[in-house]
Amino acid sequence: MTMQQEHSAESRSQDHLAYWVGSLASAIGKSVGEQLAPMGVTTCQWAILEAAFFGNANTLTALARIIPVDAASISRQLDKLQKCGLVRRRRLRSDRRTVRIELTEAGRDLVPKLETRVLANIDRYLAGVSAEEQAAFTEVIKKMLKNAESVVGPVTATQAG
Amino acid sequence: MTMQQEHSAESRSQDHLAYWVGSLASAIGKSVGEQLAPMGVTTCQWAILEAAFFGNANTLTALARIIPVDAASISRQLDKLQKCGLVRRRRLRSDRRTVRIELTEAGRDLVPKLETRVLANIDRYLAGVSAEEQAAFTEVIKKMLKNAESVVGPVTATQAG
DNA sequence: TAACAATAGATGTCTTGACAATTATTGTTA
DNA sequence: TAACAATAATTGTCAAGACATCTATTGTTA
Repeated sequence: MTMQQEHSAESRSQDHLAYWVGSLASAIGKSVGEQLAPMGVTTCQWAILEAAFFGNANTLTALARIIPVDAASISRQLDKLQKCGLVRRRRLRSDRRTVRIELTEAGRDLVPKLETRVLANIDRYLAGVSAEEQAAFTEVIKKMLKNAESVVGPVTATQAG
Repeated sequence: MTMQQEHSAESRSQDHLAYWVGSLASAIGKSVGEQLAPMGVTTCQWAILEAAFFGNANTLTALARIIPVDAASISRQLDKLQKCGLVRRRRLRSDRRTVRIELTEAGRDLVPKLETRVLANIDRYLAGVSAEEQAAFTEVIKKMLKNAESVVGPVTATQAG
């Protein structure tokens, strides 16, 4: 029994809810990456393709609002996706600052395959978790995100600093 | 209404529970980082100091089992913590392969301050979330982690590959 | 309309982390 | 015990992401 261990009764961050959230996110992230790797796509790239496919975001800044990665990194991932021929960039004539992200034919073909693969894998995590539990779980998360928002602004967007 | 948006009724990964887990983890991670930055400590370094302080892990491989970062990176963070005088490395005489991580006086002084700061900030997220909800939430997470384990092995440890 | 702020995107640079390989030591077994 | 596998830690190398900065364009206002 070392000196350090005498602290073990106190508040420890590893008992904290946040620790488990981090562990789970890390595990899921790793699973997703493993599913995508054989398809030659990274997790960030997948998020981009998904958002473009479903029309949730077809602009760099829009993507950066949805994906918890800063715009600079997303821009570089777009470079790669473009080079792979999965994505196209088109500058708008209405506002020549913004660039519209479009999926190519190949991109539109790929996304459903990726999604099937990834979602099937992630659903392994949900074994034995009822629909009610899942709903309650998601509600808690949304509540927590809302809490954060009210203090520091949108947290999934680009850094506040 | 673009072509992409016609897919919007289908299963989308952004409705998936995993997406919200990722968003929350990212937000929390960012908050933690912001709290630690003024103290000159990164999130990973904080995790190391915590684990050492409470005796949860006082070895590199033990740390890598708890912290979702691979041992190589942790080793380099230990270099920095050592250079800052927060941590000491001592090679065991019983098994000369393993190195025991010990906090210095300065390290032991710092950890409680960090913890207070960080936990107080994270608890902002929990406003309006009852103790029961939190307990249920954590249970679901643990169940999910257990599920992952049974298929691919410990997920928070070093990559399976 | 000229000057200045704001926005969208891209690029420079540095740190972090992942993966592979290396060294040193210990465990196992023929 | 000699050879080989296993383990602990470290280092090399590369890509990903963060932050700051830059360019181009648009919005605002004096």
